[in-house]
Order: sequence, then structure tokens, then C-alpha cells
Amino acid sequence: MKLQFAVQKKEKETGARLGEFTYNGKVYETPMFMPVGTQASVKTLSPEEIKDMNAGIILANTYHLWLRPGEDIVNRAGGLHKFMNYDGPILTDSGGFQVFSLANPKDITEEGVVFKNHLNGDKLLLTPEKSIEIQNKLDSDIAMSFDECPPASASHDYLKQSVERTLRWAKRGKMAHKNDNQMLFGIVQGGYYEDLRKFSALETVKIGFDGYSIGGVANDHESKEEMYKAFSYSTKYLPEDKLRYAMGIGEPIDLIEGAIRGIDLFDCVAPTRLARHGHAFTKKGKINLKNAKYKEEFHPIDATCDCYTCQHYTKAYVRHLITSEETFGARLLSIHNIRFLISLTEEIREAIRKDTLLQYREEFIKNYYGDAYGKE
RNA sequence: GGAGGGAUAGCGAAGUGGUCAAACGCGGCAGACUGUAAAUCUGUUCCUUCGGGUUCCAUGGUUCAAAUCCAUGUCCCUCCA
Repeated sequence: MKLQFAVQKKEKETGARLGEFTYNGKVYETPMFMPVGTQASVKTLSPEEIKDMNAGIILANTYHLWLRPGEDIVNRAGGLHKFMNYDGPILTDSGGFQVFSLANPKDITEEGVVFKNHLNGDKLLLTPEKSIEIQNKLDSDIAMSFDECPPASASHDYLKQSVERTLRWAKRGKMAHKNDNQMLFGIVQGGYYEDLRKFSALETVKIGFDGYSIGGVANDHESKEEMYKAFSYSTKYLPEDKLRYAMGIGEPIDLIEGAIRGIDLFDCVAPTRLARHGHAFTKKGKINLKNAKYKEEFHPIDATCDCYTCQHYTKAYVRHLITSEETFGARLLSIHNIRFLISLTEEIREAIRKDTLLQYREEFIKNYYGDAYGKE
């Protein structure tokens, strides 16, 4: 059964949206942060742990599951939910990001993208139709159109061509889409140019999707200002009653700024990757637990945090695990970082309810960055 | 008692006359990471007032020049008795 989304309330000053959908009898609210589980696993964590953090949607990746174990195996297992034992909603990315991270520009043609299989070197062609077919078989709840994800700083000319191609691919993908229980999202591209974002958004909406993603952001060291423009220039032209998803966005401040610009969904590898590298989000800024100064800090990572890690363990212990390369350290920090972002979205929703989102942002910045905000 | 081998930066280990403040690995100290080819990658790691200063077990010597050659000593390892 396809999930049904509705906006419940808009924040008075910013227009930030509080939204809601029901899935398997459970109500989920947006803005929402979605943990990333590329290979049908949120790295180091079990589905039970993810649910204990009050997570909603999680991600998986078409490209990776296509190569291994193969969509037919997942399909025969009964679909992604059964395969990975996660009964919450699952969103699959289309492989579009791998066009950015794995392919060369010369590998991108009208038909699709030629990938060199990173596991064994085989040449493989991923097309919009193939991507959708794989996602249909994976049986995720939300599928993404196959898009070209160019670097944000690409030239206006290149981005224009790329937006047009992504539109043609979106149409082809929609035609190929066969899973009635699965939502299909279109993807808005166009760098940080308003004309391109507007064109991309309006034309994607004309094709008609269940929701709309904003892609091509935070992938090329562009400034925060440019990224937030890309948000605004996109959401401005998107329908009110559909989900909006900022792809790959997950720094705490970006969630707040994104919500302010009318975005409902966010995903990011940052909490889990940073965790594996020893970093932790805190209300007072990001810290690197590998730093020697935490050797004897026998206090939780963040005194205000309600996560399992902060309830039971100290910085000194987690630092010890990380420096000793014990995998439990990566788990504890992944739990903390994901819960941090989820709890941040809970606070954002509360601020939307109370029409205090701008105050919330100011307070967050003051605590997180101190005087350093904007001085990059 | 006899015969060999060895001692290099926090550790392991290259280097056997000048291009050596000394490869490389580990450890240490930092940094990066935003739809995950990422438990990865990068920098740094004798002292310094950045001019330079002091190093390769110790002492003495050879040489224009020594971690590298010679002598003696100290310590370690292996084999033989």
C-alpha cells in the first residue's frame, strides 16, 4: 500500500512544514532524517537499534544491491523489508549518486550510464528503465528516478543539458514503473542557478510524481549559501501537497535551514561515517573523540542526549574503543550520531508546532558554533 | 673457553664514504568526510627564537667529507665446546 503524505501545519514565519504519513499502522512525522543503509544495512547497526532511535524511513541503494546480491535474490527473499528484517518504510536511491561518485562524464550517454563494476571491473550499463525495474523488484516504499548528479559547480551550460537529460530519464523511468505499492519521486537538479532549478522543478512536476527530491547539492564544496539557494529555488516551484526530499543532506544546521526552506526529508551518510571515524555531534559542536584531550573525560558525549550511548558510556570509554579499533566504538557512535539527528528533527517539528523555528535556529547556532558561525 | 652476527629516531626496519635529519611500516598527534568503491583518505612526528642546532651504542682515529672505514670498550644474539 502506497504511503499517503499530508502537510499538517506550516510554521508561521518560515513556512516550514510539519507533515505526516502512516505506514503499517504507525504514524510518522516530517521533517524527518533518514539513516543510510546502502547495502541493506545501516552500517554496524541492527534494525531494532535503528527503531529504538525513533527512526522512520531508511535508505538502501539500487546500484549496490544490483551488483550484490542482485535484485532477483532480494526479490525471492520477499523484498527488502523481509530480506533485511526492517518493517519501517524504505527508500531506495536510484544509482544516480553513483553517476557522480563512480562514473566519468564520458560514460554518460542518452541511453544511460556505463559503470565499471567496482567489485570486479565488468562494464555495466544502468539505464533509467533498469534502475526502476531493479527498485520495483527490491520492493522499497519510495523509489527514486534515475538522474544525472553533476557537481554543484558545473557550468550553467553543462547543468542545463544535464537537467534536460534528467527530465527525459525521469519520463522513461515513470513509464517503466510497475510497482503500485511504491512511490516514485522525480529529482530536481540545476546547481544553484534559479532559472535551472525553476525549469527543472516545473518540468519534473509536469511529468507528475509522488514526491520530489532535490539533488546535486553538497557534493562539490559549494558554500552553504549556494546550497540553501538550491533548496529555495527548488521548493519554491514544487507542489505543497507532495513530499520534498533533500538528497544527501545531513549536517545538523542543514536540516534546520532545509526545513526552513520547506524540505520534509533528509538523508546522509555523515552520522555513520563520522562515527566510524571517531567524530560525534553534540549540541556544542562536532567533536573528534580521537583527540587526546578526551582520554580522561568520564562523562557522556552529550549530557543532554537521550541515546543509549550517552545513557551508558563515557567519552573516555568510547575514545578507547575507537583508538583500539573495536567495532563496538563505531556502533556506539553511530547510535549517538543518528539519534542526535533524529532528535534534532523532533525539536524542529516541535518548533514548527510552536511557530518558533527561527528562534530555535538562533539558539542552535549559538550553542553549536559559538562565535564561529559563518566564518569558514 | 672458541667462532660468528648485531646495536639506526617512541618501536620495528632500510641505508654500508658526500645527493642523510636519515626510506618504509607501526605507534603518537592533528585534519578531512553531506543521495557510502569511505572502519577510508591527508598532514605531521629529534630540538629550534625557523637563522640554525644536535643525531645513527661509547670513546678515539682515518678522510676535504663518516650512520657508513679503522681501533678499543660496552651490551645483545646464534653456533661450537
